[in-house]
Amino acid sequence: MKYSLLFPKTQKDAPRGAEAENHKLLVRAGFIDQLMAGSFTLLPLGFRVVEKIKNIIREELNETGAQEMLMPLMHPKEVWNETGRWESAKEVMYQFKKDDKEFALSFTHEEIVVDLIRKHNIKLSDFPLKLYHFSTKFRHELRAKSGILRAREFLMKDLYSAHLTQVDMQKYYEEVKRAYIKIFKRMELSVKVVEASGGVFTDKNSHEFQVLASVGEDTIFYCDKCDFAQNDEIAKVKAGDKCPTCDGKILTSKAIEVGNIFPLGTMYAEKMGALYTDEKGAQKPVWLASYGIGPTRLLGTLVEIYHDDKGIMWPKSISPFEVHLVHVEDPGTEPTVQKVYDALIEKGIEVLWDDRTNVSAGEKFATADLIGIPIRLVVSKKTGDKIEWKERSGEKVELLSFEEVIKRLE
RNA sequence: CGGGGUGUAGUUCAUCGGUAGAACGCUCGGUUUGGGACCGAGAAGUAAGAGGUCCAAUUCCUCUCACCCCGACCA
Repeated sequence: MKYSLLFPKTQKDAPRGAEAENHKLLVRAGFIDQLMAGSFTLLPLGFRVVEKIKNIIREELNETGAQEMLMPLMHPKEVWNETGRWESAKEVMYQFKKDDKEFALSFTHEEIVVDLIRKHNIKLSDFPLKLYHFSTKFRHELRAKSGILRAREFLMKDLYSAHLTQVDMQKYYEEVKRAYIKIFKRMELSVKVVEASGGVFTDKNSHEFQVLASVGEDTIFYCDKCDFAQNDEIAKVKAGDKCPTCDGKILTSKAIEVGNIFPLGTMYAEKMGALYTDEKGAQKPVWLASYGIGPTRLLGTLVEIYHDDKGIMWPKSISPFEVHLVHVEDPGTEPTVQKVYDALIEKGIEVLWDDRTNVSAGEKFATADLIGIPIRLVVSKKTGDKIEWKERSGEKVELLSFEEVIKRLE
């Protein structure tokens, strides 16, 4: 990709009033654009990052046997009335009427999934069912805040599993928990798996995946030695306590919730009549669990964790491009940089080439630092027939041959 | 929804009773290229909206709207 063709270009100023780092940097670097409070466009760069996040999630969920699909975002009132959530979740749900028919914009999909299950004549051998999709969620947050971290319209991956028994549900629940840990690890995020309440989803407790960060809105308590962690909404411990499960000490921190899993039970199936016939001919409700990850919230979280005063520093696995190619223009290097660019493309490497003319070297470097691609390659008079290699996260510059560059990238 | 803050050029801000100015960005011409270059020329604004006070309002007052922050609430 040539930078000259990329929309939009980076900008020096952060938006008026923006305080959150993810907000300032994602807007300045051209990853997102705000339409209104809590509503953002994913610009080409932001879209690329989110696609990479989605692919990591997709790979790990498919590994558990889950199948991807896509459900509608506009739902009839009737299906929500079946579980009573048209009323009980009114606060977060966008509801509207058109030609005397009432609808909701999706804030989750349990009802839709249970409707699918009951309609499709499921037999014992069909279980467990593991279905997911990536889609926009609409939630009427009382207050949108912190850039893209709390939006009213955002992207979510939601997975739903249906099981014959609680034991089977718990088994898959644990499997998804492990898959989530792997997903976040691949994005270089260290998460705490935290016990929390089920909110409007269930009266049972759930598990949240929390990234420690000062802009986070949740407060969690966790052990400095073992995996014990609780959200303060249900916490029975406080900072400084002795851990209830080991001899460690309880610490506290603000944290960003990037994922949440719910062992929902049979309530949805009972209310909606999603029943199966067991070996003895009895009608029984299926066990349901749901599992969410917010890719757009992850976009913001990653910036909160990975940035410095010059800009973003993307982890390799979700960077919009693998390398940022810069040339310091002079008549001798122009043909060379074109060759390097073509060769990188040829090797299948995702490269963003700042091909602008009439732009100083300093501006190109500043642009590269702001966008935050992990590796910067420079071709110039100074580098001669070599290529300069510099990592965004460090200061060291190395002169390598093209072959060495390719070797390192492969 | 309660409290606070901010709305002036594309963007970030200055001006604060006598109807607007800078920087960045943009356009044109030229010179530049290792850390957000330089020179020259130029385009760009019903000062968020409505009402009020005043000889006169971007400036003071009232209401509305929008955005940001704190709180309540929430995945």
